[in-house]
Amino acid sequence: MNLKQLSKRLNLSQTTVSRALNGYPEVSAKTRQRVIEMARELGYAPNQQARRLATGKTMAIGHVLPRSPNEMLNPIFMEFIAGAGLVYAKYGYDMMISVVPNDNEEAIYQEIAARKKVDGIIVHAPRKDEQRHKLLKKLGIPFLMHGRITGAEDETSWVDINNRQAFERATRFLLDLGHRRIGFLNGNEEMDFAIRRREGYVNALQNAGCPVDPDLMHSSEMTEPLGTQFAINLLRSSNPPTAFLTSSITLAIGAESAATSHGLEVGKDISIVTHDDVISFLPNSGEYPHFTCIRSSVGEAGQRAAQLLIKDLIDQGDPDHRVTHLMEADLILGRSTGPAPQG
Amino acid sequence: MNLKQLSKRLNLSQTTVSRALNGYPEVSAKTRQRVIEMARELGYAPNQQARRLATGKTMAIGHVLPRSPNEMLNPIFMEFIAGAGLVYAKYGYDMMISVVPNDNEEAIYQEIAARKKVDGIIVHAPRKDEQRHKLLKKLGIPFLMHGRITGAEDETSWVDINNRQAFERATRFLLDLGHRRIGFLNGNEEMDFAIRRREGYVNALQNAGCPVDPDLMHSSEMTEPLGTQFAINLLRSSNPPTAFLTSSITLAIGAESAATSHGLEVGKDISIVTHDDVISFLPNSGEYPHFTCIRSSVGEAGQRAAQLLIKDLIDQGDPDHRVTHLMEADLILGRSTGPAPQG
DNA sequence: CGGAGCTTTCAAAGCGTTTTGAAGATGCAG
DNA sequence: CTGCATCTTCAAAACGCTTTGAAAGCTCCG
Repeated sequence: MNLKQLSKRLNLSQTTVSRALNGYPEVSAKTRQRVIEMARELGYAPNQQARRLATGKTMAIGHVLPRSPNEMLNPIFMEFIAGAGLVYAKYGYDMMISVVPNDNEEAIYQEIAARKKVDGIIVHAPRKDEQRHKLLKKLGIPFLMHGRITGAEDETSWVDINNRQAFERATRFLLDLGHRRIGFLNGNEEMDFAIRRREGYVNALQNAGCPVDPDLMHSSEMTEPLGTQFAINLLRSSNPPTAFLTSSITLAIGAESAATSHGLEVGKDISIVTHDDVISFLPNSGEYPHFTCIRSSVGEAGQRAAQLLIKDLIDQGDPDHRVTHLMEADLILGRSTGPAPQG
Repeated sequence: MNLKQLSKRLNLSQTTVSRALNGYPEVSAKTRQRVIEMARELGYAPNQQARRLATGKTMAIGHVLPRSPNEMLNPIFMEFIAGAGLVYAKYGYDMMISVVPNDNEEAIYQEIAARKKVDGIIVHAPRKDEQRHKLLKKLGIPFLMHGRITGAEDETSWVDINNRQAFERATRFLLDLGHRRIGFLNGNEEMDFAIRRREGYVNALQNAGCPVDPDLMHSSEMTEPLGTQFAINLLRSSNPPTAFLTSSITLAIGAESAATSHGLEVGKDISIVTHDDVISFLPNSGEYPHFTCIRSSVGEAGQRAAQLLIKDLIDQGDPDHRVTHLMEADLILGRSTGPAPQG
């Protein structure tokens, strides 16, 4: 069933049928009604490819997911994408995802641009020496970053959380409870967000006149076993921490299992504060959640990002327009923290 | 840069340029060379939408991800998709993902079909009373299921693991170690895969003449806290299990933390066997992995599924052709199992 | 009743490819 | 030099829609 056949059935021109279905005003109410009914009856919907070609709009947004060197796929991606997907559905956009080895991400962007596959792109996980935004700017595709690029905050559109402040606050919270040795299990510090988090941690320590011990700091992919491993190393050391600050729930679970296997009671003998991205299958909810956390839903960030990209960048059509959104993270008290034990 | 401009620059017709780029034989070698070079130089790649319209092929595969009632997003999806994505990239296919509320999945399929958005679809997570395959068959879209549909195994194409046998084997393994009370933490038994797993568990018990106690069986979303919760309930009961069989690594982590907090040493006082989908951020690898497991990579399943869908269903073009692939799961010995303690 | 001013409808041109059917070169035998 | 087969190349149609510019059908007033 295509437009031609449908209009023949209705004894109308393709123009009129098309306009009736797309809500143009120059169609009489009865005609529109008739068209809509017949279209529903025959299950007609315009061929997406033809429409794309005719309008020059693809109604699709692209996401490029690089697999990190160790084949690790970030669960945060998925949660973000799920959020964004809801907004895409709302506005009739499709979501196109490319999974690529980390090294030829650039080629993918080139191709997407040349073939005009999408109307906009969301760029994930900016790194330390981020370059993708330059390429995309050159290619002229509207794009929005999930996370800021240090040094280029004013050149791109982004949605981000206030990582530095959140981690500073969390660290201060632990300091206020009397903890002086706080193990820090961070994400991969090749990533921009992880750098900011470390800065927050270090700032809080320095402001409190607390020494900054590099031995207490760890940076790696955020997996549970790696969390366990580093936490165990620390607990076995001669001068173990009384608290952990972790960059993800998975790391926190790792730290907890390390502590427990060391015979420590979490929330009493040792405290844990974690960042909580609100990953759906790693819930940390309820009125009194398991982990004390700095919480900021990455699914919400995805929704926000999608909304801004579509409405403020694509629909606006101004290639120089910028839009940013900084999300604050709440510090939520859970059962994993308490005053530092008196040594 | 489009075909018209490119061919003008080359003093050739669009036909010839198109043929040169698409590898048709009726173009002289020198001409082809000249065309290819110029195309590269000018960064030309055919507009995807135009090509789709002209060829009638979208070169895209669709995935519909339903959010379950409690907003839970299955991490297994992501791993599967990542695997499939690699194969799509290899064959020049795009991956289109729709995130939808659980209830209007059907409408999405209708629309995808009517608008001709994709060449094929992969259907995730068949349920107990699965109906989607009937709709898709009616719509005439090539599709492949990730997981079988009980009672319709012969009507659809699918890629699946031998769930029943794997869980039977795992249970027998625990029985052989002397365990008689085995707690079973299963996934949501609205799902086909979970039903098969329970059958495997029950079969093994019955074959061994071991009583089947419904109190030992639990079915829920596969999250860590739910695993902890049910494991704790069991351990507190008057007749606690000496082993757990779990349907996912997250449930196993939950069970482990429950056991540990009960003062039990995993692998000695209590055994845990889990299914391991090989989720990248929940690694359970190494020569002597943390959990004894039945392992089957869902990422590999994704690759397989993509390959079969493209090569055997779409390329073949025969709507009645069926293809299936059953993956066996290895039972891998880890550190979480040991002989049943003598009571 | 004629025509201005609306409303409603239409035929045809585009969007950028691929593909069809035909024509223009080229080569070689006669 | 002609004629025929073989390579190359081409102009134009097709894909299914949206959109432009024009025409047809009304209404209403002088």
